[in-house]
Amino acid sequence: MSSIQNKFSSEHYLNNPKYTLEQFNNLASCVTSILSSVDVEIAASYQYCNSKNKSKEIKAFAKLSGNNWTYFIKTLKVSIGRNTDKIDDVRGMAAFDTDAPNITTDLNGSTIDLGPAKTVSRKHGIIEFNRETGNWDLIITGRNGAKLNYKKIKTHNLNKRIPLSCGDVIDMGGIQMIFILPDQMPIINSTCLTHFIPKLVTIYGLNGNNNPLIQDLIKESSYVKEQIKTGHLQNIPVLDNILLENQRFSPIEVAEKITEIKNEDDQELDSKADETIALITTSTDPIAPLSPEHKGNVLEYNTLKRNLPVGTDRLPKKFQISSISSDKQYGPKSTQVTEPQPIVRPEASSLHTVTDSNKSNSQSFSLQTVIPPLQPRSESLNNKKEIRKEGTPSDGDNDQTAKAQSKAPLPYGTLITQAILSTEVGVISLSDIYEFLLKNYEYFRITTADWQNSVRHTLSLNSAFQKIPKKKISSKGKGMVWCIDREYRAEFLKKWEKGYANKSKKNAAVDKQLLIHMSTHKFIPEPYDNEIRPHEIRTQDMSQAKGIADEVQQQ
DNA sequence: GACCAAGTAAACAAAG
DNA sequence: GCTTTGTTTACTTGGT
Ligand SMILES: [Mg+2]
Repeated sequence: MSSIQNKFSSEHYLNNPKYTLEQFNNLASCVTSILSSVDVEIAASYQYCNSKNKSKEIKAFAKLSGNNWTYFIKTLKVSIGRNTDKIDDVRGMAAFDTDAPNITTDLNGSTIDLGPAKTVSRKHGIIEFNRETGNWDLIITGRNGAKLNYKKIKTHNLNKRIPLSCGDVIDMGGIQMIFILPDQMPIINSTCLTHFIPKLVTIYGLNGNNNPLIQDLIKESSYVKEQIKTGHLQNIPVLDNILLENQRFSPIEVAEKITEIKNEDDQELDSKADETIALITTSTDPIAPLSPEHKGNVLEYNTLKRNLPVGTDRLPKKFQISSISSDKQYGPKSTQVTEPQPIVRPEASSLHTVTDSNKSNSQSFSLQTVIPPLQPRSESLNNKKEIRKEGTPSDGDNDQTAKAQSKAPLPYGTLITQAILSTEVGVISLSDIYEFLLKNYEYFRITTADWQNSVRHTLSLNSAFQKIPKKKISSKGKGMVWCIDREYRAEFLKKWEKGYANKSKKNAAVDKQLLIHMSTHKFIPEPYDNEIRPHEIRTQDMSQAKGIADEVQQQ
């Protein structure tokens, strides 16, 4: 089951000759256009607005794009954070000129301003080139939460280096950004894809922007399969055509082969220090549909290859420092024309070599390994008492500007009760609770908090919630579901009849919702009978519980 | 300060 | 071997 899910990544389409680099790039462009952001306009979307990127060719090490802005990374280190508290401060300024070389050689690098979004820390994170690994690393320094490819970066990984890959999606306080290296195929992570597919379908249609790669990803997605199953999508002629055209390759089948090939390639790369640098070429419309010939004028990478002296790549730190400090190490080995420096070792001088063919510059780095700045105590200015905006479930977005809210809109007990009562039978699986919350409350969609943990914690701890085996009516009846505890329900109804359910003190969060339900439905669904259940084992001590369970079994 | 409800973080384990 | 689901403990916060 889950193994299929994991193969659902653009990576597994990588070496299929059927798909072109352009298609991968186009996928990345489409994904970029649907990245989520916050409601307020952020400085970056003004300063690095896509429509202002007039230039055809921009020389950069890498780029970081939000849904409507693109920042070209021309320094070895880029800080990301909230530098602006009022967008007007930024509006008054001229947008940054992406054409300018803008090379910063000092260790502070440059900054991307995600302000005034309050969900972003002042120093939220850093993207920095790692001289030892040749990678670009992400370092999260802020405490407002961040995700990499939809996975929360846990607090114990704060201030640690996390290697980035081309196509990775970073989330800082609800602002998603995609990281792109010029010489590499962007690989969209599988988790990301499952999130993006519905939106891709909505925006670009089932023919996936006329991009066969996207079409296949859509076709293989559990989202579309589910839509078909539930009848929301009865007929997909486009997909059928694709199926006919490409009978030879099922993406899943191809996946198998590709992983093998990929492994081989990796090894090869290790020994062969052959690196590339690229000029990033932009077009005015980065997501124009691909023409049938797949000649999309998408963002395009013109890569120039060049051989590096073997083995200078992963040398011990000390050696590397001395080697870098001598400019010659990087001087073109051969006498080829305007040869840019390999991207793996981005250096100010290299960019200069590109721009003005005489290298000069010197400047270079002081070569101590760059240590991420210490976290200077995050801002605790705004969190005195937070009044949570209440929300009611049902349709769409009930949750108003839940922006920088640090707490769920309602107590978890209330929310879970809502989820349970939203079903006909008053029984719901954990994953459906998640879906309910995501569907009905924006907070859960944008937060980086580990709210699923809180949900599970609440379910476990709160005696109002009871776990019962899923009924095996519909064949696939494994697992457990949650409902309102029998006794709890009975107690509540007693109170209700006597008219004092409303002033219950102990589990007000749950009762509050039960009360609402009573007023509208006049009843609370009772958990169905789950036959032969060994009397509740609710022991703190699990070893003891096990003992009892064993006894029961022996009977 | 004691107490409580609620929430966060995380360790751990069983199930799938 | 991985993710999901569930249980539990420790600790924090805000309110009474
Ligand atoms: Mg419970």
